[in-house]
Amino acid sequence: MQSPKPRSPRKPKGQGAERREEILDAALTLFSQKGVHAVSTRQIAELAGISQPALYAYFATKDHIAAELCVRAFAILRQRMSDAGVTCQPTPQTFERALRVYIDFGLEEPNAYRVAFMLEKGAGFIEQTDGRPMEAGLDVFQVFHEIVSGFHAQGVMAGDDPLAVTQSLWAGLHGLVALLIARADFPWVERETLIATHVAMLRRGALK
Amino acid sequence: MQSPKPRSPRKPKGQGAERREEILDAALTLFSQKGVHAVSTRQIAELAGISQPALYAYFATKDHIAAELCVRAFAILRQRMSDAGVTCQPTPQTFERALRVYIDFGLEEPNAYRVAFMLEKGAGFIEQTDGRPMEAGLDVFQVFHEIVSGFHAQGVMAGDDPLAVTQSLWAGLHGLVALLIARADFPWVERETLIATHVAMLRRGALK
DNA sequence: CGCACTATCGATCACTGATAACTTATCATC
DNA sequence: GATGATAAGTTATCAGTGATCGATAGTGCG
Repeated sequence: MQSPKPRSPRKPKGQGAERREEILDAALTLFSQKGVHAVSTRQIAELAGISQPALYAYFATKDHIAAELCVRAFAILRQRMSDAGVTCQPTPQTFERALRVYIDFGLEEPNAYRVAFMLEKGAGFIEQTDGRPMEAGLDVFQVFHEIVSGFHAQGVMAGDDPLAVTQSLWAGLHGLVALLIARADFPWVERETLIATHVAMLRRGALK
Repeated sequence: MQSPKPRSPRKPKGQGAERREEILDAALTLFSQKGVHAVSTRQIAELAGISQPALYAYFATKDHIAAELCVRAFAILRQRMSDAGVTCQPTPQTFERALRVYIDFGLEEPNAYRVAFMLEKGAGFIEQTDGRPMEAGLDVFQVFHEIVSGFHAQGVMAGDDPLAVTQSLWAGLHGLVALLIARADFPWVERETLIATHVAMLRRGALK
């Protein structure tokens, strides 16, 4: 009976940080396909080529995996917003383009966006991950606020409280992205038409 | 040893539809406190005073409980929007007031709003519940669209696609409500200032 | 060789949503 | 009152989940 236990093939190829990346790759693939909640740690582990408990050598919880992906996605958004803001002449066209950077990101990375801004609280996500996705989101907001403030300095913004206008604009952008993500099967008008209408509406409402 | 089995106290008080309401009350309470995802069927059953499997005599799945709450929330919002729309003269003031009806509902009934508009998809929620929350949401949107169309008929709306403008306005409203609910600890400006700024921005963007 | 350390695994825990089979309360009918 | 049918609730159980624990294979070093 003491057969030499046909040991499952160990896969020690991942040395140090490589395994971590493999796990993140597997998780991102699965999250994108099925949504964060519908993916189990065993599925992630299988795709990564390791056992399920091995995940916990690299991430404290499943939420931490999602949080890591989220933070990385937001770094991308922050960079894009920053790039769009630097070369930003205070014209209505550049204003609309800055708004579109945000919308495009949300629609391109719906999972990251969901994790950052649409996940229910109380589910322990924000808390368990030390609010790191939240901080990453705040970074993006800060960049956005600087862009809006640039327009405000030129005297072209409506309203006299630039922070309030920034938050209001952000809310306006978030609403469109969040609804398009969460209610994708709603009978929306053609997407480009809707985005153009929305961006134009926000521009008219925010600029003099 | 064949002690007469200290039978757990049966609780047959719920006759027919009463139990259903008790379950919904318990579920709404728990969902509000901890979020839909963090509440288990056993917790709902305990608060409702029945065993966990007894839930399934009234609801096919846990998602169906949330769906029922969702539909009811939509019905309340629909009624309020309808009431506000009937007496609506096409002035900027009444326009802003109509927008505030939506925002006020969301902030007064954050739990209902969360269940209605902020539940995560991908967990099979909309699908498993035969799209009933979706239909209820369409009802609300229809009322909102009629109000906006009323303004459009007066020739005071910007843009030439009233449906696109309606969807855009809805997105703008949803964004503010959703963010105020989901990120209550964000460093927002004073709430009334933010709402006033937002409503004014949407009004300027939507009306000529 | 022997030792320590790291990376990994099998087994397992408490809990989840859901189902099956059984028991009990109620009620119309004899 | 006794009877069978039905509705309602129960216990017991299932497969699957996230997470933990102790044991072990592999590696580097003396």
